[in-house]
Amino acid sequence: MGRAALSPDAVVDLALRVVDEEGPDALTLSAVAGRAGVATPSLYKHVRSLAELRVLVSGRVMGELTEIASEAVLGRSGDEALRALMDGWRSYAARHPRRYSALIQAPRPETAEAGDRLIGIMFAALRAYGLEGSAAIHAVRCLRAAMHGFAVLEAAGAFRLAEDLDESHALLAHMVISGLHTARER
Amino acid sequence: MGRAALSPDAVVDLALRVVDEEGPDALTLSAVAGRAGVATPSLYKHVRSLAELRVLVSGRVMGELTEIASEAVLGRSGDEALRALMDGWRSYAARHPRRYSALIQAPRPETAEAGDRLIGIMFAALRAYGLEGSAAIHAVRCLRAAMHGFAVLEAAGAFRLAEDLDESHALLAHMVISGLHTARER
DNA sequence: CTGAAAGGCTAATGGCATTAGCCAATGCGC
DNA sequence: GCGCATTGGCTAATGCCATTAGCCTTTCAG
Repeated sequence: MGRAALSPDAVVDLALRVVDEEGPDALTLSAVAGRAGVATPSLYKHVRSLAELRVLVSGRVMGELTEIASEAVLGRSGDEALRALMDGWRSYAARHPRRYSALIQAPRPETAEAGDRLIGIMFAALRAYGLEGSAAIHAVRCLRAAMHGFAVLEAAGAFRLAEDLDESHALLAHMVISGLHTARER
Repeated sequence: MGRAALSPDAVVDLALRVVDEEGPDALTLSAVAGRAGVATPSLYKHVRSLAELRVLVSGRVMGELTEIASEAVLGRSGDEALRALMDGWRSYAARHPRRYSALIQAPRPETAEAGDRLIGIMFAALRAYGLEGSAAIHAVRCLRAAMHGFAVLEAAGAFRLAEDLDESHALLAHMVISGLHTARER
């Protein structure tokens, strides 16, 4: 084996740095190669294409989000778990806005496993509400939509007014929670 | 003036067609030029750059969304108005998923006016709840997050299970509404 | 009828992804 | 210690795209 200064993981590390510092649109093979101190075509020894690199980056971000989410839910249940999950999610996105923007929504086989774990955590966070079958699925979808919507907008800087974002987010959590508590008699 | 076969608006029309048929990533000056039956550089007589074209496309989409939203709210109030707004929003995004994905979140001066009108409609939809000052702003943010999150995920095909999406969306609306009704005593 | 501007064109430049094919170092099996 | 396959780097070449420069024709205002 030649000297392994680089590896697929190392390439993804560098890619994440590019994303964090210059935004997702600046994620380019030549930018990564520049940071690696290597000629662009050399990256193809570690990564199949730019498209694949994007998927790998997205997978890494999903993994980080999964870690945050599972810590948030651990040892909590019910409203408390849900609030912690939502807060953790939001704070990750706020701390790493460009990274969050690099998340790929469209389902891809390569990130399916990471995505499923994330969804699994949401199900777990909702366990205390005793939702059966379809009801749990609808609830997870709504939770996902709420968290993702808020995160995307905040990351993009779309909330321009001075009002406290923590308070806005607390209201969002309240909506989800109160909606779940009153979902039966709809 | 030379024969005006093309115009900025016409270019945006063609761009929208490209987006609808091939997705936002396929929006390229040369693709638009191809459809216009014109050489790529000729487009620069109508549009400053690809970046500007994207902004124009986004503005057009915002305009369409504004129209849908204002129709939905017209003549309704309270829960009914809110549900109609959310349904209209979702159905636009579902009908034109790629177009919806071409919406630019980051605030830009060029689309500020269109964006403000859209926000204005959300405020109007919430009028019946009697929210004062900051409370209204937090509510609009949450409404936006919920609608946008659901729309993005649905447009990206991120909801993969067979469960009825109408029902999921109805639950989301229920969350927003019930959260608003119980927001005082938080 | 004239001339200026509008709107099209071709040519040229430079960034980027990707492919092909070359070469050096490395470390495994002997 | 040693040969050699593999690994991982390199350069060269291709092709697509955005963008700029500079030209030419058509059209319309006066």
